[in-house]
Amino acid sequence: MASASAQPGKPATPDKRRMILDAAVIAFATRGFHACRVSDIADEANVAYGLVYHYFRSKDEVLDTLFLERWNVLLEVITEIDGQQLPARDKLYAIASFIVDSYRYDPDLMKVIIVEVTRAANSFGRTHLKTIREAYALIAGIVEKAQADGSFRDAVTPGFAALAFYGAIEQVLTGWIFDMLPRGEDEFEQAKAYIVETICGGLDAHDGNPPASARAV
Amino acid sequence: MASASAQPGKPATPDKRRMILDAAVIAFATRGFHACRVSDIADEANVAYGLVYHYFRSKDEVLDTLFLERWNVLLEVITEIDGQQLPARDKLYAIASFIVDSYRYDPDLMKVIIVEVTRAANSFGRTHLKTIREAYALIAGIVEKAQADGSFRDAVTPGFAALAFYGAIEQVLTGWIFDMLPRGEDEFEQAKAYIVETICGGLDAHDGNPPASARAV
DNA sequence: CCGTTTGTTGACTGACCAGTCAATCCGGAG
DNA sequence: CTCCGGATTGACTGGTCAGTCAACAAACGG
Repeated sequence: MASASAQPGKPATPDKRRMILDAAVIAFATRGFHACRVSDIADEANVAYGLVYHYFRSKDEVLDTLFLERWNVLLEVITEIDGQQLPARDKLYAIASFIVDSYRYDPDLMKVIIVEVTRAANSFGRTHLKTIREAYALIAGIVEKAQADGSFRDAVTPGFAALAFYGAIEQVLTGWIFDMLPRGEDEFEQAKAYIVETICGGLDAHDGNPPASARAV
Repeated sequence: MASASAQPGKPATPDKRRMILDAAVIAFATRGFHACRVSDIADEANVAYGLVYHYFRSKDEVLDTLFLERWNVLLEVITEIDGQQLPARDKLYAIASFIVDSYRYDPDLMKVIIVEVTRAANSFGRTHLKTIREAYALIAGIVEKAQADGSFRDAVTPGFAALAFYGAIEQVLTGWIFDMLPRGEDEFEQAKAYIVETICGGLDAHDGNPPASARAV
């Protein structure tokens, strides 16, 4: 995560570009993208104002870079999970697990990505729509295969299931981001299980015979 | 929805305050709260710049007003639904229905509320956290009662179920807001059913005996 | 008919900040 | 030692906009 700076005798400072990105995560997470000034990033990185513009064309490009760096990792991970020979439910668990762990590992970065990009319908969200959709498509693919082999019902479309699954995850992260939910090792692990349990298992009591409340609308 | 203006002979213009609020919905939805200037609101409302400040202390207060107006209706509706004698699944359907219909009726307003308030962890979201949480608490209450009477399993906590349920709804609305999902009468109705079906029924195939994939993590 | 209150107008101000740029620093090649 | 190019600095500029305010209009009661 952090580079080894703060060593009194050493100027250190190997990769200023990286330092700026790391500083931007903190600055964006703390004040929000709009309220955060470029000078906040520079200050946080202990770097001159102008240097930010040496490495990035604009403040926007800094956020774009942060988002793409992380989201591409997510896409790779989902693809890899999908490639494994696993029940769909376990695949979904692995995905939820990765995202929750991403938050555990670097909450500020995930906060920035979710709040400033993924959910920002008027700015960066639109810019990165295509990239964001790829994740949905991969998840939908998992559901589709599971429906084909009979391990998932086909009561809802794969695309819709992906939406609900990802929505549940994002809402949990949002709960942590807003301090609505307690954070901690146990909570993180429990959240992973609960997400999958809710989406796959459902809330209804299954008492053997078809649920009484299962009626089409 | 709109007041009857544009009548050539009549100055009309009964309630300027309302006109400003309606104009703000359009302006915020189109450009986003940050990018939207107060003059955009005034122009959209066909009103002088200064009048906005006659009725509202600040640009923020305009958004606050829009949010509270609508969210309080939501809270009332959920409370009323909860008071009825209905299966929990039907209560959840009614709530999903109300929210989806709110979007159908005034997509711009719902877009503004979701994008600029509900999901804005660094600005209005924090301000209105308490109000937002009330909705979760009401939904959690419905789940809790259903678990007590046995119609819902208690595999997950009520609070978590509420989070997942609301998360799924918000994600569907977000899909419409981002133009990721097709909109139309059929799609709206189907979304209501799918949301409840996913959260209550779950994705797993229930073949009579306890689901093979039901294992604690 | 006048005074008061409330509604309405839009030019103006003060603050803020993204992005520019000319100057300086520094490491290495010749 | 000198020169070159990339790294680094931070003062400055230009434009934007939220919010103010002084003036004008309309409604209304006395």
